[in-house]
Amino acid sequence: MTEFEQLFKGLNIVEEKLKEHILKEGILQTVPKDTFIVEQDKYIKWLAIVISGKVRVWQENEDRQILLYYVNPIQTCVLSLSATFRDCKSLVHAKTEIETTIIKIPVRFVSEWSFTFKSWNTFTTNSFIISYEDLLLSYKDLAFKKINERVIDYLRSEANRNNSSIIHISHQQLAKEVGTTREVVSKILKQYESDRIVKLQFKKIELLS
Amino acid sequence: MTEFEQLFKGLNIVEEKLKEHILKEGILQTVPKDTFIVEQDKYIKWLAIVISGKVRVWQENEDRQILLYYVNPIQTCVLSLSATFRDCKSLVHAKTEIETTIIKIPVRFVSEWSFTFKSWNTFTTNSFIISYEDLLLSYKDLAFKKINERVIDYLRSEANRNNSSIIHISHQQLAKEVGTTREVVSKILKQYESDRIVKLQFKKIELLS
DNA sequence: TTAAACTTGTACCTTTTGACACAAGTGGCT
DNA sequence: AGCCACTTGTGTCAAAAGGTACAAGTTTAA
Repeated sequence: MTEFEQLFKGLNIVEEKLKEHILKEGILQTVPKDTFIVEQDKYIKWLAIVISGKVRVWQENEDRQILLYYVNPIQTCVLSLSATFRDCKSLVHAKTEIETTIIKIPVRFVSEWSFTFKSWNTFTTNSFIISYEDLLLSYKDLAFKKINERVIDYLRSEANRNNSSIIHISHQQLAKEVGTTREVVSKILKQYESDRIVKLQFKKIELLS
Repeated sequence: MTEFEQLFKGLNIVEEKLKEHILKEGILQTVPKDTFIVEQDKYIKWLAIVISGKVRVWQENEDRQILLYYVNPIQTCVLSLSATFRDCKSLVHAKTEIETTIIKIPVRFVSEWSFTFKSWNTFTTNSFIISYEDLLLSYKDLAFKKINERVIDYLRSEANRNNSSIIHISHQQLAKEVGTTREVVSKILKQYESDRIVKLQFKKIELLS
């Protein structure tokens, strides 16, 4: 199955006309690890749909970062879609975490097709809904949860995402994900370890419960 | 001009067929002050578009709240639209702050029309975009700004919204808006007062700069 | 006009989070 | 083995934020 066929299948695209458009306008691209797909405050010219690989989306300040979400193949394949409907700057950064294959659609078609083709409309709408709800949950967590909870939540969701109770990450990186500092993370992890909730190894965190 | 005509004008609805649908399915309602439009964890059956008045949208925990946004007449007229495309529970609360006139559309039409009528499509899409970007900015503020900054930001945006440098609000209410406690707000405001940035009166805060 | 309810100001203390500093551990690499 | 860069552990301190308590001011309404 070609990447385009995977895309059609993943998004339930049945309209032949739309398939033709996508084949004509979409650009298949394999991007190496650690490449920026979108940069904060830069203009967005493409909508990138991830076919395989993994993309990290975050916001940053001068000195601090906070993870927004990861973009995984097909099922969660929207990258700051909101920015594509208007000619505006990206509010986020997005970078590949591993080698990633994407299909890029020029932004002007994204909104055009969303009115012309039912399946594209469903795709864009659903993407918005999911992203919005996701963000709403993150917002609530940020507002109401303490950092130690957010750390363990992060670890659990990573474990889930990778289907493994071992998370390979340094304390520094973890600190960036949840928007705090390395020392705070080290202390929180030590606490969880003494509570037998995690086991710590070099650049490895194992979830015990 | 009737409320429906205001709606058509505000959303640039030109399709006669869509106007007919809205007149047929939409319900005009005037809601008194302090009435819930949407409740967290309850199912959403209607999309409410504000014609006049003011609606506050927030999230809450057991003991704490945090403001998400206000819904003002027409120009910002979307209420948790994301929830209307699927039969799902609301993640937020929404309550009128003053007497408010709304037009309610049953949720099943909201997504249906968004594919049938260009102007409705634009309306729903734009609502998503604006809400999403808004939330993203709030998220960033929450992640990176200290509470005293968020307090002054809140005051400035209120001043803007109401076109007045005097904000009528109690410290307790202000604390709820920004997700903290009354004492913290009192101390922050006193600090800003001694810095000649605000002037405090009973249930009134005047912005000086 | 007086009591009750609510609002504001603050002192004191605790907890949470962050900053700095440094020791110790780990994993290559030569 | 020895060196280097990076990672982890932790103690100390400071700042930010929250909790408790109470005094004093304001509004409302009986």
